[in-house]
Amino acid sequence: MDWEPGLSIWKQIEKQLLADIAEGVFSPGDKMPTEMELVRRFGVNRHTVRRAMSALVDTNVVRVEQGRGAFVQEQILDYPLGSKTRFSQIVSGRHRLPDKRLISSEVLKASVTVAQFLDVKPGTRVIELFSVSEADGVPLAVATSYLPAARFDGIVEIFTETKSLTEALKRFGIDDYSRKTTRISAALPSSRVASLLKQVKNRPVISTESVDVDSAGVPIEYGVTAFSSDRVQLIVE
Amino acid sequence: MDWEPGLSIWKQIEKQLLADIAEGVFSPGDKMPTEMELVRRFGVNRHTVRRAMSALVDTNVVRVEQGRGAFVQEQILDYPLGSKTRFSQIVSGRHRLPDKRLISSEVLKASVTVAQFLDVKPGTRVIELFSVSEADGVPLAVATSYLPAARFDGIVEIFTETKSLTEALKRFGIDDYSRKTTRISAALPSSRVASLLKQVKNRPVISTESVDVDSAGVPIEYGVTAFSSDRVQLIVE
DNA sequence: TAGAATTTGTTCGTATGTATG
DNA sequence: CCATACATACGAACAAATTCT
Repeated sequence: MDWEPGLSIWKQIEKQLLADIAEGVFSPGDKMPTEMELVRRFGVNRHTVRRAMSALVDTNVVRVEQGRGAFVQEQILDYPLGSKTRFSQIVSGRHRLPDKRLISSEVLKASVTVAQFLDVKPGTRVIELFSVSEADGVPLAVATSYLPAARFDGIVEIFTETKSLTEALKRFGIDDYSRKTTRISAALPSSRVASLLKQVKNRPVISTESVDVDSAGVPIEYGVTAFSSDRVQLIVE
Repeated sequence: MDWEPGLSIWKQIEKQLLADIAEGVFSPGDKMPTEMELVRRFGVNRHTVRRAMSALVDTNVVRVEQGRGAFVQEQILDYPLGSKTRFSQIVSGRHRLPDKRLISSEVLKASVTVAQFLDVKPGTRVIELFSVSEADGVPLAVATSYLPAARFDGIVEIFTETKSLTEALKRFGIDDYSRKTTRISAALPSSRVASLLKQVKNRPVISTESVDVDSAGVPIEYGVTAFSSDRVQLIVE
């Protein structure tokens, strides 16, 4: 590589890497070359490469993980927390293709916690849905949802078919439902969740606990969701 | 320890540990005895102890960290995210003593990000406040706030004295301000933040970015806050 | 900063008591 | 009485994360 005079070398390297990313040489989520590889490619000192990378980190273009490498930052999805926000609407509103895959489902007896949120007696039969939400094939969140089994018998099949909880609920006469409360925390994912999110175990997730109610205010769904903190940001207006 | 017939051993151990915590033998934040110590104390197999601990984890009484031990869960503060929520009100409303300590302050030129949120030109002089918020002496959050220096000259002294941003702003004629937007993410804390929060580096924090505006809608403060995810939960209604 | 020691997490296997049909 | 299923309890070994030296 030959250097233009007048512009510092690290800025030229930054520009070149930015161009590589823009052209798709490195795609969002991809691992960037190691510092040593870049040293060889550009024929400069490691410090110079690091100066360029640091600029890319500051502008949020790449993210560096100690001991693992640098990665092209995925486009962070702003997820507004309103009473009527729907996953598929948010994602498709950003011109990305939403998908919600059911991983497993089960009918079981409500634990004390679940019963409390759904406002039913502990031991009542509930449907547990475990699903992954994706945008353009990239997993954004994994969710565990609980619905009263008596009211929503057969919802699993409809959910699998339509890939949308909103759609499935419509078949049960629920045209309108809304978010009652959301509790937000942060945690490290379990191995299972990390693997479904295709992320490392020690990158944190944003964890939410929420209750949806129908138009009469009756709880219809209680869910715990883990959002990849590298790919989603929650917004409260 | 002698076992009552009719109740499984692990449930009796759970009950005993719960009593210990209730009596203050182990206080919130304290480290519980190791599994091996409990094995010796109760004279049972490690699995049996683990079964009891797992029940306490499920009911959110203790929290277990691999390689470190089990800890009595601190009382988690619910922090509602409304447009007018104030830290001191929330904390004292829970009958805990709020305190906000200024760690450092500086006047510097606004970066592109800060300028954008405060709706000023990059390079405009802004005041940077770095503070720790505590309840009953336990740190809950560390915040970095930016305010336009021209409008709030001398606010540092008032803030130091009153320990409240709301109070300090009143002296500048701002009786009413409100939260415009809050962006929520999760991250691992820097060493500095972890140490100020008195928590380990690899427990995640809830990270928020927010803008406060005066009654005319003019931005007066932009802030980045890191909440200890073990001690605070954000609530959206 | 490299390795040992400590502590929790997971997965085998074995045995026993209890409820069900 | 027997077969089966399930929860409980113990034992051993190894994996993974953290802390100590």
